[in-house]
Amino acid sequence: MAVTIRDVAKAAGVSASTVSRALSMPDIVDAATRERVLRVADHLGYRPNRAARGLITGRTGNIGLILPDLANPFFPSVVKGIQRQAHEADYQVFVADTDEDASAELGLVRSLAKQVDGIILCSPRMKPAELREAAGLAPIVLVNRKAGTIPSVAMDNADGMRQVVDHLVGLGHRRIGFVAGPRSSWSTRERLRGLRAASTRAGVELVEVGNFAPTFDGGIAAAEGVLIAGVTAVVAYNDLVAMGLVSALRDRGVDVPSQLSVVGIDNIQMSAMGHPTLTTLGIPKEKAGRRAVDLLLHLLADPSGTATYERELPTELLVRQSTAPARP
Amino acid sequence: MAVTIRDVAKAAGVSASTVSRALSMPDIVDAATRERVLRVADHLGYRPNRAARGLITGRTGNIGLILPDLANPFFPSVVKGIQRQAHEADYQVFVADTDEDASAELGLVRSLAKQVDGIILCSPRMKPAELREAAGLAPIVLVNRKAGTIPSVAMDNADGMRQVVDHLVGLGHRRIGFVAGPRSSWSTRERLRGLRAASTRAGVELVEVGNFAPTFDGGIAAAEGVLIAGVTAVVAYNDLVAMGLVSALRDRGVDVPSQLSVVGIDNIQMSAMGHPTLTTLGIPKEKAGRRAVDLLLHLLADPSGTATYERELPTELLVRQSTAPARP
DNA sequence: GTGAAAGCGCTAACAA
DNA sequence: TTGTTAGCGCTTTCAC
Repeated sequence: MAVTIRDVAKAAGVSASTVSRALSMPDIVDAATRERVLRVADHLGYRPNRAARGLITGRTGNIGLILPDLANPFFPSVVKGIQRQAHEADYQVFVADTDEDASAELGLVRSLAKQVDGIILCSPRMKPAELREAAGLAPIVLVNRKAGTIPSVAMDNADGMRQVVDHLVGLGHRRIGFVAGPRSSWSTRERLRGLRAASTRAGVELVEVGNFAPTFDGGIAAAEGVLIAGVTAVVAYNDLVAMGLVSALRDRGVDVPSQLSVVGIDNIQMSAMGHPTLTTLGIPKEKAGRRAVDLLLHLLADPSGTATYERELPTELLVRQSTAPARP
Repeated sequence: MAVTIRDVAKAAGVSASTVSRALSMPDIVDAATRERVLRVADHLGYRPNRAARGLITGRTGNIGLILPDLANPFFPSVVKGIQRQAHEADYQVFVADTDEDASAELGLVRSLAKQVDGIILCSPRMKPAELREAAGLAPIVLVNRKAGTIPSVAMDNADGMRQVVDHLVGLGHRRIGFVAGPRSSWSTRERLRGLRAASTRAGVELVEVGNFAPTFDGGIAAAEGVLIAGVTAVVAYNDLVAMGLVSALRDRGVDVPSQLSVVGIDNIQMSAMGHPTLTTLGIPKEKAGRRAVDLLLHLLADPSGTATYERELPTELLVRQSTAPARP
């Protein structure tokens, strides 16, 4: 078996409690004793058993992360941010992927709830009522969604959409399409709302092309509708959709950006790799992850949890090759 | 506090042990009792505390996963496979990303070792001696690498490279370049070895263009060397490198595939999304993940661990747009 | 400042 | 088939 706290105690000539204290409350133990204990512990290669500690403290040192699809290139960066921040605070991260199955989310929360101190729900598909139940099972932080008083990290969709519209309007576009994601998606609604506000303010027309899967194939499927819409520029739900759209347009002989401008959202890695490179609204994904962890840790430290609302994360438009001046 | 096994016991009018048995060894308990217990447990919303269980059984129900970079599009599919298989066996997965820092890997193994039943090391950068130490700390399964007798999941590089060379030779190419990944990478060595064997057998020339980072930028950096090498086709270390290469070649006015054929490896999602779409050697990534879990669970069930070597995973060449007949 | 004792929630002998 | 007992490794009263 591994080396336990008692082994250390014996070797250091003290009691187990003293070892425990030397490790977790260093100041209340005599300096000399503490040093001896720490040296012995180190020498023996002692590692506290976190499960045992958790059993009594009620803290596991783990946080759970639930997301719809790891293979979606948006998430890895967020996960990275979460991991970095969590590890810094000496937390481990359980990752669970629901395979886009919204009904699996609540189940995962249930089964994870006891094994973690808190859960980060990334782009949850849950209904509000389920979300409320989830929040009752464990401390929860939402990413890419807001719901009631549950702490959340979200991007500033309104300002982001304003940037996008301003850019396109600056290029002379007067009729702009939006290829929406799933109707049930919070981001879809927020982005649509932002686009409407921005285009009204700018005095340009917004054409909703319809709802499509938030994937490359979704973008391909949207191509026909986009062409029919008679727009000179189109905003896609995300980069994946934008790329599918660009690809399908090319197959139909429509050149981007000379004949049609396309804007993505997310700034996923590959948006800068294709041809044309994609003009996209960048989101600080890793930062979002870090913030989610910060929020969660705050929540854990202060469960009374006075409203820990955060300012929305700023976005930044990256102008690349897929947008160009509107043809007269 | 949450509902414990004793709450269930009291409510069902039995002892805690009976509840425990009804849950984990259903057949040795009286059918009527079992049913009553299960109903009560369900009704009370009882969820066993796995940490407490682990404390006594020595099993945590967790497996650890360490990989160099979640943002590398190769990994998410592997992780998905691992998760699926793990969840099916009622295991949770701790994911840790080392940010490509090889020296962090062993540290992570150390800190994870006590919290998990076993660890899957994905494309480890560790030196053999470290790997041996790691294997001493916890049951370990390697992905994308072989080392001594440590169980591992790897693709069939020899056969894969043969497929690639045969394809190119069939197109009339007689002088083929290889853009290698990091020199220290096991995959680099294996792929190079496979390419050498296959090209010798096919009677064509293999030109090693040098070692580059396994990234899009690595591919960009390799472009000049590829052009100097005077080859008509080039095999890249992976898809990311291939895509960087294609992009840089286009910037220099070299068309793929009409002037130069390019082959990638991995079949990452985006390899099918660009223009040209990438001819690539497909690897069953998700299956690799599932297999890694299977291996690990076998290892846990039978720690005496008689050589659990697996057949290498078969690869499949996906012929797409980036390869074409050699110009005479 | 330190030790002894109790117990977190659970399972595994051992009895009955 | 079931209950009783002991204890996994650790922290935390409560004495001293």
